[in-house]
Amino acid sequence: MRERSPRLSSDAGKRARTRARLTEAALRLMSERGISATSVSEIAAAAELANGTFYLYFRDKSEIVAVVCRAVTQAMHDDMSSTRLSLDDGAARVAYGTQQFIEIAAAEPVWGRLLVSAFTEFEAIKEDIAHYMRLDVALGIEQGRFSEPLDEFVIDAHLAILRAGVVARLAGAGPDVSARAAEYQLRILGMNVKEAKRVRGSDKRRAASTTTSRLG
Amino acid sequence: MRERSPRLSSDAGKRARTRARLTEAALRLMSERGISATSVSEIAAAAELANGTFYLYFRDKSEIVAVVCRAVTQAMHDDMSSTRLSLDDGAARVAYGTQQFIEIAAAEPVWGRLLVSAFTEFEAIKEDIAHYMRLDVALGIEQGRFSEPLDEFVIDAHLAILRAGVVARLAGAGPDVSARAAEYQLRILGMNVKEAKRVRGSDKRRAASTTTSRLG
DNA sequence: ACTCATACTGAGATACATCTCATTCCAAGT
DNA sequence: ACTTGGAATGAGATGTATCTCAGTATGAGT
Repeated sequence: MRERSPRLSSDAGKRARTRARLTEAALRLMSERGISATSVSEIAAAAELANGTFYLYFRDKSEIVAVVCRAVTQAMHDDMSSTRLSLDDGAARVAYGTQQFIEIAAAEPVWGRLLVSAFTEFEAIKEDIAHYMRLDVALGIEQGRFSEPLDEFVIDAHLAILRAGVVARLAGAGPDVSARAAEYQLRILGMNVKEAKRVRGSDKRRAASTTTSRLG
Repeated sequence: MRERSPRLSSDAGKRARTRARLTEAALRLMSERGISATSVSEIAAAAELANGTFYLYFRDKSEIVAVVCRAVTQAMHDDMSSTRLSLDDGAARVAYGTQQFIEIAAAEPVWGRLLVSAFTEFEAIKEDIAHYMRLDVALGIEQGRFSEPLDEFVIDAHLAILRAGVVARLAGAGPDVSARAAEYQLRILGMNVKEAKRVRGSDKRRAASTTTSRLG
């Protein structure tokens, strides 16, 4: 019973802080030079910890990769979920989700670059993103907004367009890229050109959370 | 002057054969386990040569990667170029190129898997593929078949769809995937659903070159 | 038989990467 | 002052990759 008080809580605080140092260092490095090109020793060094300390917090490299990638996608979804869910039209949700995803990636390039890397080096992340896509596309279909049925390849195509949008935006393309990516997705779903342009709207700009590159 | 005759030619023949053994081993291994996961020693061993022999034929690993990837894309284009160029309609060329690319990748999975790997591990290959896409899309635009102008992001989106198609097909999806990938590209270019379906046609099946997995 | 160019060999230098573990540090509790 | 236990250390065991190079094998030409 004695472990309950200051001791444990202060230790737990320290543990959490050290762990955060590691994940933050990992995020920065993996974003800069790619996931597989980042070594455990580099992460530990960047966090000003000895090599071995890393293994007190993560079983191995793949574990921290998963943790960091998941935290980033989670943060991005949190950033956009309330507005996205306030939209009644499934097509509008699809468009908003994609535009916002790309714009957040551009505003927080550390997140964006990590995710681009994760698309090939931690493929599980795709499923996290696809999950929301499926919901929005299904809603749009139910509402009769799309002619294309929902299946795996449609989602693959959506993910591919999303990724291409993030890459282009990070490479310096203007904000029109996110609107176009959304428009292309709607066209793939069978919506005509004019309606797709209308739905993706003029400019759903990032209502940016002020937190810069910090993960919850 | 004496070096001209049988001597040099027979030596050159041997050199060429050894080099081919290396590229064939490289193609097979890199296709199976990915480009970066294949080591130079594995390639040499698979070609039944000593490690060091590799370096008598290629400066380093990146050189053989470029050679093999380029050879595969070249072979695929050769396979489809005559039919593709016989089509007058730019939209039909776009659709045919994509369907054929995906179907060849499915029929020669060794090529297909290598290219999927190359898309992320030897990015230069994208430009080789994009080159032909640009020509076909430009032709279609000139003919007034598309409403979307030609720019880099349209090509990025096309490459993304193409890649997704190959991946899906190799993962076991049916031949409808290649037709759908082509259809999605046409929709992205602004063509309406009905016309896109008409253009991509019923079934432009692979007129398969009988050579199995051999590169010129 | 001998020469000589070329092909080929394979052990080893070098460089990192992952992960372990015997040890040391440190701060709270008595 | 002393105990105690989690946090942190960092040298090293192990594995694997790239690339080199001194030396060997082969076989055509003389």
